[in-house]
Amino acid sequence: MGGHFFLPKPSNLSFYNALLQECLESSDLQTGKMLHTNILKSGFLSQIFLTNRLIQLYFKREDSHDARKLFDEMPQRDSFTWNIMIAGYVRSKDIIGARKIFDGYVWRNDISWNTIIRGYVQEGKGSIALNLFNQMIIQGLKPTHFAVSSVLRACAGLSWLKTGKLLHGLIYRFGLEGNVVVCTSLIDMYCKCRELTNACHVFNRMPERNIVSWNAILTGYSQNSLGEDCFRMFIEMLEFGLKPDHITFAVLLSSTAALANLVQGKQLHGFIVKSQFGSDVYVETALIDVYAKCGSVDNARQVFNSMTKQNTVSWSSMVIAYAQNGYGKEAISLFEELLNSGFKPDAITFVGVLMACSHSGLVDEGCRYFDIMQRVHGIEPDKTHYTSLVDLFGRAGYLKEAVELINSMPVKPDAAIWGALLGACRVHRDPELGQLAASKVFELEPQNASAHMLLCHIYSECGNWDDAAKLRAKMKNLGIKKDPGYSWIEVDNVVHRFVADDDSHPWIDEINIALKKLIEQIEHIGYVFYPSSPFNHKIEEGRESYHSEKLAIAFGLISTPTEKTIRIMKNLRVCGDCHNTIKFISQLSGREIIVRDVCRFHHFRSGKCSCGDYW
DNA sequence: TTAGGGTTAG
Repeated sequence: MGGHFFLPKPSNLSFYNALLQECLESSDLQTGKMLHTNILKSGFLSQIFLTNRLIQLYFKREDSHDARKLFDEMPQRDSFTWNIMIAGYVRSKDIIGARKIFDGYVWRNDISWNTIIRGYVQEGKGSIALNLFNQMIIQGLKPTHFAVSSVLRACAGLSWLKTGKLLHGLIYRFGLEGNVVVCTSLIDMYCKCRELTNACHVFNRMPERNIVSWNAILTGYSQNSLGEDCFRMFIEMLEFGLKPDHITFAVLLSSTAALANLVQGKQLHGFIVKSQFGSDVYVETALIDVYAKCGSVDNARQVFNSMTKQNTVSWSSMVIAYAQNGYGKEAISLFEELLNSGFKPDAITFVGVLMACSHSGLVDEGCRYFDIMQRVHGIEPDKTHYTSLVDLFGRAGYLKEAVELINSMPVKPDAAIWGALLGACRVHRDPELGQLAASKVFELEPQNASAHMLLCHIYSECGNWDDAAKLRAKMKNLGIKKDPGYSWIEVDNVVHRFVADDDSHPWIDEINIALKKLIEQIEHIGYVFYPSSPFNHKIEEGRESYHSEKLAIAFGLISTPTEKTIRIMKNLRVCGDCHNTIKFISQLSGREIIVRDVCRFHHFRSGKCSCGDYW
């Protein structure tokens, strides 16, 4: 309707109403305003429902000022007027404005309560929402699925399991136990509180399930690091005859990224391109992340370039994709582009930039970004930013500065912050400070296996076998188990998994022979076996035992064409000796080797690695 | 003849 200035003279209310409805649907404020004038002239403004529609239209165009003006000038209002005002302010993210209307409305009904409660949940003020819910019940209103789903979401956001369970008990009193919306919210609440058993219980007992409920349970598996189960459930969903939607794909991709499964990622990508969800910004952003986590930064960039609609999250994903893969300069230059693009960087974007600076050893730039984050962009640094900053200083060898930062930061340092310092102590061989950092981690997380292992490595790398052995014994006493290290490699669309001392791979003999020969060859160009711990590399009765990443790389070398990049994923950190070995292998073979371990990416080319972690 | 709802990406 936009652009058509000729309007027939409306002669009755329903005609005005129909026209206004059309304006609302197309967000056509211009025509709406003309109608407004006409309505005024014809004296129809006394018809409350027409003014209500106009108020809605103003809110839709984010003009709460004119909406308010109209509201103030109304000689008479009805319940719709008040509730439209509350909802309008909630939509404009003005919860205070919404609350003022709500408080001023004496005849609040069920919808007024639901709207304001929802508003607080959306603003992240779940406890206020729960308080209002309580008041609503005290006033004798029986909550419907609208209010109950909102407060369940509040519990999910706050991880308030106890309150969530209380609400679960209450839904029987309200007769909502069979309601699909309430059950879906319950599933989501349990999943976000890491109570998957309860979530499944609710899911299995639902009288009816739709795509939203399935998506909720898939999300639960995905966000609780149960990627395999997520896909198992997805297959089950298909067998039930449900059609996946864009949310399903976003969730599946997120699982795929966590599993670093490039084969699966590509399969999903192909499927998505052919589906109608190929230009959904959530799906595309998840796809960028899949490729980034699989070390395929070029594919990530292709997806990013092909996007028709972008937002801060998609830009941040690409910045992080570069940063994680060791392309610090590219990450920073994309970030600078973002600043000129009209999108606003947020807290996570800055984590990506700081990560990039840390990777490239750009300490001054990192400090500058940290500064402008607060001063220019008004973002208060949280623990993740301080962790990045400690990592930035620590990796660059400024251990003293890192400690000073920890002692002066306004947030209470957590295990991740001390862990970053501990990692830096390993790289720069500072056993005293390492011991201090580790003790802080142990105070906060006594069962933290990776901190124990890091300290153990620090001891052994300094030749302090005694303390290393003592720490091992302590771990055994405390029942702290290091996960078995395994590595994956994909060859011809099949994922091969290797574990040290595991002979089950059909090519294991060829792999061992190739590896032995390879090590002999790299010894000629300067490689020296340097055990990062006496437990690292065993030679028993003439049979060698190699770390899983070495097995995976040897398999990659003998089973793929010489020009092909070898990509390995590892569930733990790559040890110093393996890191060194891979450097030499990349030099000897001329192969590009990408290893993604649990902490970061290592990109080996011609005897060098991008990570800068090891000596 | 107008108002309120559950699941998604970094």
